[in-house]
Amino acid sequence: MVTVAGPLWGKMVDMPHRPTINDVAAHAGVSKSLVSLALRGDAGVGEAARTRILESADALGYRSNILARSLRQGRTMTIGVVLSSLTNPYHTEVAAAVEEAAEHEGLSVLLAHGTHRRDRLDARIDLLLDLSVDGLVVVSSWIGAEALERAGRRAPVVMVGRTEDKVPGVDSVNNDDEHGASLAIDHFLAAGHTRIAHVSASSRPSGAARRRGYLRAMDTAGLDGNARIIDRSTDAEALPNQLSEALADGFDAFFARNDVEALDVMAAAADLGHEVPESIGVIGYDDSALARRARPGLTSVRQHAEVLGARAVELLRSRIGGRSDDIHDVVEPRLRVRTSTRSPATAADDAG
Amino acid sequence: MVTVAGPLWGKMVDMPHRPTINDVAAHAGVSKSLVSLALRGDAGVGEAARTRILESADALGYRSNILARSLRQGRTMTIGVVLSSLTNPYHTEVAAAVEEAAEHEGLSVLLAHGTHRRDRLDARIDLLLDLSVDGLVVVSSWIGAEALERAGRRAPVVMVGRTEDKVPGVDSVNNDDEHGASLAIDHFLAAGHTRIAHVSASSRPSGAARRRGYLRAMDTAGLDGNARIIDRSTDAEALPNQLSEALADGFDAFFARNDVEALDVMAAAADLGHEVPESIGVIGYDDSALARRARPGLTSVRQHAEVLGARAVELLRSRIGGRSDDIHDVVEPRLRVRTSTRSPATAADDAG
DNA sequence: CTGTTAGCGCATTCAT
DNA sequence: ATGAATGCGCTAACAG
Repeated sequence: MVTVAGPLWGKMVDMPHRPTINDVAAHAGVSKSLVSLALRGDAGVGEAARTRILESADALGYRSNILARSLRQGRTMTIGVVLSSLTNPYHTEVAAAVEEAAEHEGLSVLLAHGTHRRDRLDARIDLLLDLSVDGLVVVSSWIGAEALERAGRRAPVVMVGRTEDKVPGVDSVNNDDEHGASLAIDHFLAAGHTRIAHVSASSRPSGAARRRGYLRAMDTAGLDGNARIIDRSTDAEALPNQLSEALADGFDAFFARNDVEALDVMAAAADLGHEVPESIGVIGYDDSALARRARPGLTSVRQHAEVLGARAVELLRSRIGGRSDDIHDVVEPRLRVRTSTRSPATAADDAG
Repeated sequence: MVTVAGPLWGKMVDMPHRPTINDVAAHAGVSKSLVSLALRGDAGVGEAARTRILESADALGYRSNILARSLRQGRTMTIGVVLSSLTNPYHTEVAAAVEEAAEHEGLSVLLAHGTHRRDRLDARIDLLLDLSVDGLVVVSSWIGAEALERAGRRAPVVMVGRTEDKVPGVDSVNNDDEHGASLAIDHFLAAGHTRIAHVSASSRPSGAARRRGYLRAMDTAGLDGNARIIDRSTDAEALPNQLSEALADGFDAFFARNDVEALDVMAAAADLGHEVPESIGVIGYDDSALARRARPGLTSVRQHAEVLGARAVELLRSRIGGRSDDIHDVVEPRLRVRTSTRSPATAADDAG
């Protein structure tokens, strides 16, 4: 009746008693074992008993206690997704894709968000594992390899979008960042651009790979002398200055590490009075909702978040099914051309 | 050693055995009760035993099983957040704010995403409640009042951003949508606009309230004859046509239901060759990251996601602390003026 | 005071 | 179709 006054977070005792399997058993006049069997559709339950039990359960509003069941079974039919960002559409699109795929398998998804703080991310992973999720999808490159390896020993773990290091015991699904970057550069080249800069605020693995891809593509095109990287990692506010410097130096094409940064470039360019794509071209990465919504529409390297998410769930399933060798899947990115870049044809016309 | 081959999702048995309290007890040569007491810092544990136990726990890498503990205590130090959208920045900003506030209370946050499907949202709510979260924050107006009321009987529940109906037993935190709408309209009026349309794809409670606010403000200004609502609920693709019609009819100011729709308006306007803010003005709602990042910067009604999230956690805490009366908090919105609208001063200059 | 035993919380599962 | 055992940790009652 009265609520216990814990220091801050006490257990509430004034919540109505939740019916347990015992209540149902008593109500139906059978043993709780039989209730358990009946509720889970076991064949060896008499018709009469079955209906009586179902009615009782319904009448009492019984729902089995997941904690108790999970404790016993060591299985929850739930998978966890750990995110380091809720604000990057690409991350949330992957999460949504995982959820969609999981739903088809009859699995529920729990999300945990850890900001970019390693300690919090680690704590979230532990929380989900402690809750006995049947598998874990990690959409973050901020988590330490050790933490991932430890997690991988407790449950199947798939990391999405973490390139570079392969963590033993942990599967991964990635897009080919280097190749994706070269798609962007090649598109610029085809449109006649030669002064192509790369904009990146991050040296996270995927960012580093895209940068490598950029440098390699420039190199291949014989433009390595023209390469410039606009590094925003130290001061994100510096972009307008960095951009106007680059523009002054003749750069007219900007390949950004992701869509968010590409929009920053477009915004800064607009503030500087430059027209996209007439004056400069911009390409992003991820092809998230941001790219579709932007004006002009942002040309972007598509990572196929839906594919990545679905594949992650597949990997979890096969791992749960007993696979013991690690799988590292690579999904080929594709360029989604919109209007933030001149088309190759137009460039040819201009040139001709 | 061998993995059980369940139909699809079987229990993996090749995961290493996780040390239990019994293992620690055996290792330290004491009873498991003493281990429990020692680990939780109980005073009545001898110094010698305490250190031995802590060492053993450490050596074995023991972590208490949350499921077992929660089952026993009925408390998890975890709160759940249910979202119907991962793609609307406002929603995720509220979630992040809840997380931040929860962290200060020593609480972990689990997120669940249910799309806009009622059945899935309901299932997620049940899942979180089954996991014995200590409280639930619902950031969705798509959940039925009955489901919320039921949830409110199981655990403290706060809904954020759901206006209209007050659900008995459930607290709420809202911004004043009608007032927020009037802030937008008044800003347009001050800038000299009189042909102000409202763009909305939703008649969800908050959308309806903003619409009412719009109509009332127009009415107050004696412009009720000029009111027009561009309804996108039936066909989101129709916006370009609807917009060009409105423009043809002389409308030059558009108040959108939220930032996402405001950006749609800006994009469509750009496609139609209209300049913002020179040719038309646009105001959004939420003042999410989208508004900051847009170019021109989007003038938007600020909901204060951080405040809403923090307040939600406060309400949960006081409810857990024993409060039994419902609280419905209202946070006053404010207009964040950016460059998608002409300034009142400019308008005066134009007029003079 | 220090530490132990027994039993609980709830559902599943095995042997009867 | 059932009682007992099980999973793991917490806690009231009790013994040294």
